[in-house]
Amino acid sequence: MVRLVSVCASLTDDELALLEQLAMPTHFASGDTLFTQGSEAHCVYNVTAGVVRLYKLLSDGRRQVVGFALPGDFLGLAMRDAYGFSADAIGDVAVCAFSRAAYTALVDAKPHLLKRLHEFATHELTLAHEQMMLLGRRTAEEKLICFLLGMQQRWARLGKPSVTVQLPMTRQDIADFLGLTIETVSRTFTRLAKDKTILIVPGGVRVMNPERMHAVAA
Amino acid sequence: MVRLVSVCASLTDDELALLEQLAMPTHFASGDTLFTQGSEAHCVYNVTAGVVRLYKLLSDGRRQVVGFALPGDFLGLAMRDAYGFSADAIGDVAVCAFSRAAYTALVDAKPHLLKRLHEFATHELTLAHEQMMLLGRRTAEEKLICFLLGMQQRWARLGKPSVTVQLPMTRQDIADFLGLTIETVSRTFTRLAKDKTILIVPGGVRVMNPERMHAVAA
DNA sequence: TTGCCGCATTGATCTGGATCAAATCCGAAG
DNA sequence: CTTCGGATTTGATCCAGATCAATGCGGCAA
Repeated sequence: MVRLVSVCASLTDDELALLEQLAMPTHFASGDTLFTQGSEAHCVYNVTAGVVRLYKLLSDGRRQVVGFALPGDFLGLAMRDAYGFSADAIGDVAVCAFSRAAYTALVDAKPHLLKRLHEFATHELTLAHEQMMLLGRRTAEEKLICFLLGMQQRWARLGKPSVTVQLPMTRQDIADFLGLTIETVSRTFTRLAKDKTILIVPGGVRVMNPERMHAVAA
Repeated sequence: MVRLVSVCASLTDDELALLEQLAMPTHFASGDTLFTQGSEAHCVYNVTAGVVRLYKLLSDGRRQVVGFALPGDFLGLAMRDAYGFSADAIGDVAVCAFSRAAYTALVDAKPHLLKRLHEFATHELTLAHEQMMLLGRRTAEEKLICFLLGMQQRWARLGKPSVTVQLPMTRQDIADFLGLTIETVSRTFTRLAKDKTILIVPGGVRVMNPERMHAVAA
């Protein structure tokens, strides 16, 4: 099993061994659904490879992407009876799944682990607050630049630092994450490329003018 | 000390006694600042009376209110070195403050409490996801209706169920929470009042047509 | 009672991003 | 290689909500 990036860094070897016993390695193909908003929450997941789209739907079909989970990220922490959002695979995805019972037992037995999960949850909350600022108060161009810098930073923390930001999700996913339409996202990309702020490459974007981008994200 | 509403429900009496020793009861007058975004995080707070405005600022002055803390709510959980947002009192506020050291020690010693705090954090995260949906994908009228129903529900859980929703915050606060301007908030209130969906009363709003409001919030 | 002063409301106009409508691109299947 | 279908880009127009600009309305101090 790949060592879990975010949660298990502080565990002892025997705790890690216990965790391995409880983890069910699973993989999903592009577009597969991990779980659906409102369905009974059976499992918690730790992403080990690939990217997962997390989103909420309104009854009339409007969609808000609440996040993209990268390797190391945990899904389903805010578990009650039912999942609060849907999750599906963007490209092939590998996860470690933990049954709710296994998760609960583990958390009760290992305060270390609970503390780590709590830190993870509060970090997620901080990111959610930043996303609220972005959704409520930023312009389309600012939204897109913040998104690109955020993705670059997240890939960098996972050991993939690069001026080329991989964007495996569709333009529609990005639009639904930023509270924009696909047309506005496309036009804004085009404008940033004309500016020489970015260069659009297959599967992503190359950052050409990080100074300007950081100034805008301010 | 008022029994802490949200965090201590599951504590034993001796744990509660320990908590009381560590809590520093403090109060703030209207407009006072509890803490500022970016300043060193010294304390965690549990609100015992009044309402606290939580917000982030952009360098050019744009503001996003990320939440309103009511009695029972915890502030500063997502504590790193520095607070991630500012907090100030709307009307008079009473809190129990815990120093960072006291908080950390308590959490390490009492897994019960940590579990409770973690549940609180994941609930906050769920609310944050709902707020993202609202900010990114809802119209001005939907935003306002969801806000009113949300406040009504929160007051109800605190034992103050009423068709009259208390709104101690200003129109500007509401606008900055919903990602709108003060003018749009004011006009939308007026329109809902003309509809007989609500009745505007001093310090709040009376819900006149809950069916329609719940249908819109869907 | 009067005069502020900070909210809040209302009106007129503007505009960023949405919507409607074609192209164009591009990878996978045949 | 060609064809097809979804993703993306681009263009024209529209409109919800922003912006600009008064005006109204208490509460409170002198």
